[in-house]
Amino acid sequence: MDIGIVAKNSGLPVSTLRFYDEKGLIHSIGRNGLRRVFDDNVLERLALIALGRQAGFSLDEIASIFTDDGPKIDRHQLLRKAEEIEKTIKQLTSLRDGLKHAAACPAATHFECVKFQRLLKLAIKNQRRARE
Amino acid sequence: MDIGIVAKNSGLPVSTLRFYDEKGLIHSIGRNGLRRVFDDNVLERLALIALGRQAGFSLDEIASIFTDDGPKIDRHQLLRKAEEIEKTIKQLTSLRDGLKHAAACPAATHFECVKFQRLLKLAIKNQRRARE
DNA sequence: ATGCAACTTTAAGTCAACTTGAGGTCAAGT
DNA sequence: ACTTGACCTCAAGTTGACTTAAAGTTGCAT
Repeated sequence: MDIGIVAKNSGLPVSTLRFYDEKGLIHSIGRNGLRRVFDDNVLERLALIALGRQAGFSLDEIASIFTDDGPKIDRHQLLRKAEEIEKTIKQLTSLRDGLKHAAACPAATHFECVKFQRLLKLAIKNQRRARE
Repeated sequence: MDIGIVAKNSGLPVSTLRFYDEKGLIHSIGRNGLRRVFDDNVLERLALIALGRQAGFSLDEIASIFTDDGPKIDRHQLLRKAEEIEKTIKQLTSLRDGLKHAAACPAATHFECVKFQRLLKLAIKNQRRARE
């Protein structure tokens, strides 16, 4: 596959694909003249990268999941990530609930609303935790 | 309040507070010599900013929430953010499940594992949907 | 055989949200 | 009165994830 085809099939710009290649997140299986040639499985890999990105992982973190060939099986690391994600989920869930409430709350200003006050306190707590 | 006190009480570095001040997100009520003097209510404001940040608002978006008389919060905008967060939660949930499974999966490489394949397919679907 | 769309490289630019550095001021505690 | 630690400004630097520009090469459809 030419890089343009990969771009079309993955929805990513070619510049991003080259960037990922340079970073070692994906690999071409060779060249046709100058041109990179990719195997079909690069799409699977890109899907995994996309998944990780959307979950908030940095490219470096994602890169560390890939070893020689195929995703690494550091099961302990995977579990730690899973727990991290679990925490994030909980945090986002209360945030979502808070926002939903705020959107529906009848109080004239949100500062008069007890739930909103709680939401603010939660935000401060999260901020403090993030900075440590 | 001196800026250092605000920093201590909010958990933010003074550099960030000056930056927010410059951006117009917070305001000092005056100066003591050179020094900015802040009112207590700046802490409430910072909490609101923290909340906004965590909900995925940019600083510019947050700035537009603060008007001449009190913060005016667009309930519709809140709902949209809540829905965005909802989507992220769903993604994180499948990622978490995928990781948990991967940690326990006996398959030699994850690409041989049916569950992992399902996870990838889901990722690709989400990716595709996000693009359109 | 040739035109050109699609590829190539390298370097620099962009954006948000801060952080850091240099050089200077000053309120307040001893 | 003096010291000093906390403040000040302004400019430049940082990070992550890309994007864009410039200048060159080439596979392939006609």
